[in-house]
Parts: sequence; C-alpha cells; structure tokens
Amino acid sequence: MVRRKFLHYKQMILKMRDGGKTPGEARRVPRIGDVAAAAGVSVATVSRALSAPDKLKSETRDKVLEAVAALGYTPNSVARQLRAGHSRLVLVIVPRRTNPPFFAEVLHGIDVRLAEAGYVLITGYMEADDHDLRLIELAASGHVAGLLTISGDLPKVAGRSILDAGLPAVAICADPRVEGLPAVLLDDEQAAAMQVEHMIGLGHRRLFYVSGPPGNYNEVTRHRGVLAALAKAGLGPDALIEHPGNYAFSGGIAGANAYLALPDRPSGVVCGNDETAIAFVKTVHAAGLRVPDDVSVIGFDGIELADFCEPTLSTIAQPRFELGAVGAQLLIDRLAGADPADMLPPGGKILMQGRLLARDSTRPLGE
Amino acid sequence: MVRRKFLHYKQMILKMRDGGKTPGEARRVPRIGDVAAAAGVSVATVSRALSAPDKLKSETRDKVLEAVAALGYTPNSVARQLRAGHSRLVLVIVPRRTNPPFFAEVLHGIDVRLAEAGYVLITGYMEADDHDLRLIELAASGHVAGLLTISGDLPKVAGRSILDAGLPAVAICADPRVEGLPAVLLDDEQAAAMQVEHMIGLGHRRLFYVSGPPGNYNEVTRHRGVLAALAKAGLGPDALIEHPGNYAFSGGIAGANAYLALPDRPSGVVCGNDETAIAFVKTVHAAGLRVPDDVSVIGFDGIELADFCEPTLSTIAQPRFELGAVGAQLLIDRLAGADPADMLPPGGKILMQGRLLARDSTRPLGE
DNA sequence: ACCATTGATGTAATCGATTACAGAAACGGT
DNA sequence: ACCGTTTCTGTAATCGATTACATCAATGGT
Repeated sequence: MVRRKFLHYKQMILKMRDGGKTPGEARRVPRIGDVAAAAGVSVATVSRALSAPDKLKSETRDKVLEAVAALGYTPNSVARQLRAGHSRLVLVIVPRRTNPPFFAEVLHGIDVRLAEAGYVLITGYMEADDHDLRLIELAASGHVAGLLTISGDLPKVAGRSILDAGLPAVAICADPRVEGLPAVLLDDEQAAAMQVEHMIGLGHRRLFYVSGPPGNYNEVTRHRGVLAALAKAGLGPDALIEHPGNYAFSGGIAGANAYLALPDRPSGVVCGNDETAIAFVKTVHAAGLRVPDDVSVIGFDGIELADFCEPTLSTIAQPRFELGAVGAQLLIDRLAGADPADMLPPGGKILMQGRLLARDSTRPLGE
Repeated sequence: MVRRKFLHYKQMILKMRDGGKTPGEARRVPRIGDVAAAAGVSVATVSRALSAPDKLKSETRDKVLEAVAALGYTPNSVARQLRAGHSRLVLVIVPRRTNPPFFAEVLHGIDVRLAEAGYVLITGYMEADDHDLRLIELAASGHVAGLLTISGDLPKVAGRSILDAGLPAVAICADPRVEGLPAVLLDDEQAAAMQVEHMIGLGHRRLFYVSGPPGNYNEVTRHRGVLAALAKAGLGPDALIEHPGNYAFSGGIAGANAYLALPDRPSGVVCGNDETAIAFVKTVHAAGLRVPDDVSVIGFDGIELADFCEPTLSTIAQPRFELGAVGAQLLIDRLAGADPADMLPPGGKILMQGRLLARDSTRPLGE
C-alpha cells in the first residue's frame, strides 16, 4: 500500500518532467504500452506491427499504426538496444584541431556511408593526450557498435587501450599499427614519391622538406617515399634538407624561416600538407621571394583551398571522401559478421592512390 | 526444462560472440553480476561501491573495487540510461560541408565545455534537406539528453520537427527563430555594420556586397547592418550593389565575375564570409585587378586562413570557441534544471561582439 | 542484559522494448 | 461436426543496471 503510494508520486514527477508546467498540457513521451492501450492490443502486437508487419492481420496492423501516428510514438532505442545487445552507433575518433578542411571531407564520406547503412556517427574529438579516458569509457560502455579512427593514435590511458573493449574497429587515413586492425590508407609512400618526382621532373635537384610531426605514421611513410624517389633519380640524401613540421600553419611558418636562413637555398620545397605549404608560401613571399619564380612549392592533401591561394598550389590530391566511405564500409561489413581476412588484401590494408595536381606553385627550374 | 535448454544454447552464442573462436579464450564482457560473484557480495553492493562509495564499509568497498579492476568491469551505460531515464549524450546539428574551418572551432568550444561537464557529443551532420528523418528519430529515441544546433535550420520532415521530441535545445551562431529557443549569437547586425564602417572610414563611397544565401538568418541580419551603416553615413541604398552568394568558394567566384562585368565598379567589396572573400580576391586577381590597389575586400569570420592568403584578409573575427562554449554551458544549465528565463537577457538571445581585423586587403581609397 | 537506533547489505521491482512460448481463433479435410 | 493445422495475438521472461524497502548485524544507552 505504502509502496503503491510512492509509485504514484514518482509517476507524477515523471509526468511533470516530461510534459510541462501546466497539468493540462502534461504531454509525456508515449511508450509502447500507451500505443497498445490506444489500439486495444498488447504490447507484443505493437512491437510486431513495427518490426514484422506481415506477421499481423492487416486489420490489426492498421489499427496499431494509426495509434502510433496519433500518439507520435517513436520506440525508445535505449530500451531496444539493451534488449538487442547491440547498437547502431559508431564512434569516430577525430584529431581535435588538426587540419579541419581535410578531415571534414573524410568525415563526410564516413557519414554518408554509415547513414545509408542505418548507422549513426558519434564524433569523439581527441587531443594529443587529453580526454582519452572519456572515449575509452564510452567505447567500453556498450553504447557503440564499432569504432573508426582517422587520428593516427588511439586513446590509451595507463596501459588501457580503447581497443580493449573488443569493438570491431577500422583505421582510416593513418595506421596506428595495431595487430589485426584493418586499415584504409593512402599509399603515402607512393604519393610522397610523386611529390619528389614532380620536382625532379621540373629540374629541381635540391629539395627542402617540411615534414609532418616526427614519428607520425603518415610522416614516417612519406619520408620513406621521398628518399626512395631521390634514390631512384640518382640523388643522395644530401640533396634533401629537412625541417620537422606539424601539419599546421605554424609548421609552415617555422619551416619557411628555417629555409630563408639557409645560405644556399634549394629551388624546390616539398611540404607535408597543404596548410603547411600555404603558410610557407605566405612567409617567403613576405620576405621578398616569389613563388614559383624563385622557389617551387608543392603541398599534400588537395584541400579545396589549395586552389584558391596565390599562386594556386601544386599538391597531391587524396581521395578524401572515398577514404572515409571505404573505411566505413569495411566496418559495416565487419559489424554484419564478415571476416576481415576475406575483405582485405594480405597486408591487412587497403591502399588508395593519390593524384598529382600540377598547378602554379611549381615550375621548371630556371624558366 | 526445454526452456532451460534453450537458454543454455543462447548463452553459448553470447559467449562466442563476446569472446572469440577458441572456447578457452572466450572472454565475455563482465556484467555487474560477475563482479558481485567474484567479490562475494550482491549486485546492489557493487552498484553502490561505484556510485556511492561512502555507504559501504571500507572493507567491502575495497573487495568490490578489487574485483572490478580484476575483471575490467565498466558499467553498461545503456542499461544505466534506461533505468535513469536520461543520458549524457548531446546531439549537435552541424551543416555538412559548409565552412569547416569556422564550424570546427565552434565545435571545439562545445566539445571542451561538454566534456568538462561530463557529457559526450554526437555530431549529426545535416545537408540542406537530406537525412533529416534520421536525426529526428535519434532525438526522439531517448538516446540524447539535449540538442545544440549550429546550423541555421533544424531538421524538419513533413511538419515534424526535431524539437517535437521535447529535448532542451540551444541554438548557436544562427537563430532558427523558434519561440522559446535560447540562442547564443554573434551580433551580426553590428558586425556587418563594422565591415561597412571600415570601408567608409577608408573613403570608399560605393560598395559591392557578396551576400550569404538569401533568406539565411545570418544573411538577413547582416544585410540589415550593412544598410544601417550606409544610412548612418548618409549614403543611400544606391551606394550598394548586391550579389547573392552562398558562404562558399563558389559564391566568391560568381560574385567576382559579376563584379568584373560591372561597367562602373565600386572600390570596396564586402563579403559574407572569408571563404567567399578569398575566392573573390583570387578571381579578380586572375582578371588582372590588384587587391588592395584596385579594390579593397573585407571578409567575415576570421578563420585562421584569412591571415595566410595573399594579401592577408581584413575581416571580422567571431569569437568562435566562445560561441560554442557559451552555448554548451547554456544547455548544460538547462539540463541541470535551470530556467532559461533566469539565464537569458529579455530577448532570449545572448549576443557576442565581433572584432575588426584590419589587414592588407583593404586600404584607403586612392592611396 | 535488553531494547532502540544506526549502519551495512541483500532482495526484488523497475526502466521500455523484444520475443519465446502458450493459447485462442480460424480454417481445412474427412 | 470433429480434429489437426495454420495463423494470429497475448503473457511473461529478458537485457543490465539502479534503488526503495526489508532484513540483519552492530552499537549505544539505561
């Protein structure tokens, strides 16, 4: 009896919370039981009307669907998810402030593909070492079905990795080098080689290289490509002067200042990404050098903006949308139960090719 | 009996799904019951050890926490959420491909503030009319606690709005003009007036205006500011030639072409945002005009890049991080039960001020 | 030493949906 | 008309955690 009274009170609070201030307009979110009552059937029938309509007599089904529409009922997906044991949410780990124009388009590819397959995307922004625990707990909490990372790193705290949650995961754009983690990547080595070959093809024999962050997966791989291309052209490593960058404007400025301070400046500059290249161009311009007359500069990524700066930037276009979409598809297949080994080439990675965009920031040496 | 057998089988499937192929390594995700068994206590005690530690004898608590650590237990937040009736997820509606450098920073502000308050952000990308239903259903599904929109529009399908779910919501950067919806906005009218006043202060008496998308909230408000500033300077509306834009590169190109075709070109150009301005400069440069020698151009937003193009772009800086953070805080307060009326000025909107950045793309007329 | 009070822990109801099984109704064959 | 199918719908168990209430132990006051 006392118990019943308590429940009644609790119910009132609930009503007030859901509805509004005036009791008259107290309109709570309808539950499956409300629909059942309105249609004069059981909750099981309502559930079936929505998820397996052909199991019902058409007459009953219509009655239920009418009630659903009248009440504006949407199934509570939290309850559904608890019962079903799996969710339709995918967590995407994104580096927080790095290179928004680039990652926005990768995300777009991911989002479009996930949406088509009925999944919803949760973006987890990750700073270098910050906020990791929150994402790890989110992954372990049963809320999400799978994991994508377009950041080179994965949240890790005190030896606890986000992968410990055992979620199906796929890496996009950068490879965290984790055993068994499928990855969709640009062929960075080949693409970086294209940068260098372009320069060499224009007659530049000495190059300045503003890299990405030392140790970064993409940087390491691209660096290998740069050296390989030089070697292939018969040039030794002394043909290359390197400056460590960070894939951001600030790295381009610092790189340019280092370049300007050089006694004998190379005629070609290879940058780790477009933002770096744009900042580089801007900085050497300010110092009185002209691009491409005095120095040729090439970027990497092919962001839209590279076509809107002065001069337009030669660069390597990444298939950003496709990288995202293919990565998302890989995860969708795994969530559907496919074996990664069946979908991937032997190395466990899908490599996509970059495309050289030769524009105005590079030109033949001495012309 | 038969039932028991079925359950047993189901359990096996669960084990295999959670664990792996080899029965030996079948490691399922631990539940609260597993921890209770391991610690030799009831599930209630485990729950209390995690959420109300001081209600337990320290001895018991330690025993439980040990078991938690040993098993690597993380509470299933789906179950928790179902029981609690509310979640820690906040859905942010973001325009899909528009102006990534700008929105990325607003999102950053939102994310930082939400994270501090223990919330997790879900990004719902929204295209003009696409994918709306998915977001509406997500909002109505009980998964999210609140709603932020930094897109001018809100998902709406067949008369059903995302606000019908009754979630606490806050608008940031753009005002969907919905009764009772709190908003954190730039003082667009004032900011646009600053653009014009800057131009007039430099002696430009006739202006070309590449607007945002006609009808867009920001555009409408800024347009009002432009006209007000002209009137204040004693200039009639014939001092302004308008071209409808779209806040993207393409709008800047189209605007520039329209400008170039003019028989008598105004000496000052006011753009709806920085991307538009950058594309405008690029296009008139290609046609042989020089900025700022032949024409002064001012942008809007203050994205990082505006300082890295040639010439550096005069613009109005928006406090992007703060807009996001303040908007997030407003929602957090509402979720904590605060009355919006207590937090907001009478109009229901918090207006933040823009800041003029006078750089190289504008200069006194005739100098 | 006994009862009252406080404190610690356990039992079981609960959140809202799905679904196995049971039971009822409709149908067909003889 | 009766029985066996098939078709449809209802009852109740279930997902994993939280928490009101019950219960039991320990403590203190007299």
